[in-house]
Amino acid sequence: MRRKITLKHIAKELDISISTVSKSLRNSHEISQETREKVQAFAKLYNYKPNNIALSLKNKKTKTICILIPEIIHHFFTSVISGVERIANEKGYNVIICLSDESFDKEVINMEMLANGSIDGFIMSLSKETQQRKDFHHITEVINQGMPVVMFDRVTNDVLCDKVIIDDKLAAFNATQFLINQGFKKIGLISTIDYVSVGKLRTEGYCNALKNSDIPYNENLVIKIEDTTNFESQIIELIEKNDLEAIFAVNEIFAVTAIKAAIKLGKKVPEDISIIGFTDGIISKYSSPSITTVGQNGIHMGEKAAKMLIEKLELEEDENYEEQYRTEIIITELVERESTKNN
Amino acid sequence: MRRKITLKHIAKELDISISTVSKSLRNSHEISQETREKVQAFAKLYNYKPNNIALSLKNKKTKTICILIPEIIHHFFTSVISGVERIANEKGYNVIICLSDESFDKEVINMEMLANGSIDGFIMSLSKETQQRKDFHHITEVINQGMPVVMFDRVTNDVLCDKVIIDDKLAAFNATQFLINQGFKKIGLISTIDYVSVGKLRTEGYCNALKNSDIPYNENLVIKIEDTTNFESQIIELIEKNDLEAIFAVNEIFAVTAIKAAIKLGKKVPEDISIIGFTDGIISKYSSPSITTVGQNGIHMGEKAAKMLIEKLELEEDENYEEQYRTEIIITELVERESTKNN
DNA sequence: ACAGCTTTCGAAAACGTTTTCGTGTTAACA
DNA sequence: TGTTAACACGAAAACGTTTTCGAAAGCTGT
Repeated sequence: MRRKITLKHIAKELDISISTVSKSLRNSHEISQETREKVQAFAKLYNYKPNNIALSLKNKKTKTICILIPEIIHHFFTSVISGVERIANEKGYNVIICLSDESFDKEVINMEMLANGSIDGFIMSLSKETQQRKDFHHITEVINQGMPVVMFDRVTNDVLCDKVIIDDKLAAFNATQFLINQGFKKIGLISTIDYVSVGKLRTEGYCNALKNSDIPYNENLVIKIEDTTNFESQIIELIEKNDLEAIFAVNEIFAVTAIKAAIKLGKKVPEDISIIGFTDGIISKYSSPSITTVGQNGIHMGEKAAKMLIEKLELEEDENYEEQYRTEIIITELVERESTKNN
Repeated sequence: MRRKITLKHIAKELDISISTVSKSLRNSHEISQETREKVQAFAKLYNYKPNNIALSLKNKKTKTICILIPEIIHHFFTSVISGVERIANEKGYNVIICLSDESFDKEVINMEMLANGSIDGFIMSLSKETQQRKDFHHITEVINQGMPVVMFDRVTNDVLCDKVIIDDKLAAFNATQFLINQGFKKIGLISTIDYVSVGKLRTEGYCNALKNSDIPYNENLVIKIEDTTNFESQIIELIEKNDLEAIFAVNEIFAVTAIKAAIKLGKKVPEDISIIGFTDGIISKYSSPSITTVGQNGIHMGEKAAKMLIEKLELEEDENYEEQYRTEIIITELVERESTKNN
């Protein structure tokens, strides 16, 4: 087991100085053709590769970015990761993925751990707990130290930084409007508790669409799910008691569970009840019937976030660039499938 | 924007040497109580955190491991990631996730890039292309340089290292046997092309089960899917032409597509045809009907792999430990759901 | 008063790079 | 022959740590 070879080894072996070796490998004209070739041949023979850590220390940058997300199980997040990964690799950056598990503490620990030189910047989506506590000191801290942060999807106005989001309110409005256009009035909403920012916004969009069509808001048609492990019974009850014509669910799991609930109640989808979900993931695609849903375009979101971050990183080189934060809005689209009727 | 503070800054500010600062922060008894307190107070005030890169360079280890997988979309891989993450964080390691996109080249590039000091070890699953080419020089290279590698799921006998696998052949045997026990004889198989090691093994398990029950192997009942983007028609044809009673599919997507195909043919699952899949992911769970499947216990697999890798890393400290490779087999279980009849 | 010990601290090396700034040799030129 | 310029290379600093070793100062005991 031969250990990794370093400049020092090469220098000793060829009986020249470390500087000469370094310069030869970078093809400096300071070094004679002859020496350069000798060194390069030797380096190739022993498969020399510069040590990344040493380079990072010297250059004060690691060419690594971190994407910090609440959960990896959600297909939406994995698609964002794919987008980030693609752009990052293209530009010569590594991606390190960290999970907060929806926990405030894990989010803080992860950020503090990595902020000390390990990475050049963050792309992140807030954990539920962080959104609930509204405590963002760990993020502002990192930003104050000069490390760029790009937030996506679950963001907050309390932190000044680049952001990539969708217009949740508009997307929900459009989805609900789609159902209204089909003549439905008894439209249920399956949402999350309000401190999850996107849940709140999507609920608002639903309300706005109703108001826009002069359909009175009926709180009985709305459930906000807290316990995400066992909620099918709540949905069954919702459908049964109110004899719903349609449902708008703020995520995939809620939507697919609504389908299962409807089937259990002997209802056919979409003949008896139409269902629209949020997030165009595998569940929506492979469900039977497949689910009409709001596509967030996670890949695009990840790509955009990565581009913004890397741009900021490269811009930082410039001493006199002016700090300026942008918020990009990614266009959503309604992906029509089998869980709603054709217009 | 104050930059990160270093030992040097503290030293200068307090007019003492860098060594004294370092020792004070590590509470060395070499330093007087008074000085220690002064330094620690100052460090706390300015929120000093040691620079990870410098530590990595000094200690020649990064406390970071890489999990290199073909795709992040597959639920199985994300569950493995979760397992790895959990154990790694517990032991103070960071996890960096890299994707090969099933491409040999990306696998090689990723490994070469990270092997130069960025990480302490790899946990990996082979890309399809790598399995096809049977070229593993990049892996043996890394191992020869003294970096531990743990392979999981898609492994190869051509590389000597720790491995975590399931008994694919046995699991497939059991799944097929389950169908045979229900009295079915016309059992179809939806598999992948043979160079994907697990596809091949699962096919063998299927064959063995048939042989074991004296059911002749009929190649018409078997399809091996190459193009993973558009294969539903193949499955429809398979079911229709052979009037199948049951299907064993070697992954989730194949299984759920088989269900859709059956429904399109007017067949009911499981009344008219039973279906068993492989991998207990969200698709199987949320499909209608939900899918009976072979649970690989990805989380457990990830945990095991991480434990093996970290153990090796810590053992390496010891100069005179003897190299020894293990292969751990994770127990699978058949998760019975709605796509098969009750016994 | 002096040897020897303890306490407290700093200098320097080391990890592996890159880069700046010499410096010595040689060749060319007046 | 003496001056200068070009060429080829090396020493050293720097990035931010930790750690070994040495040294100064103060104290104890005889």
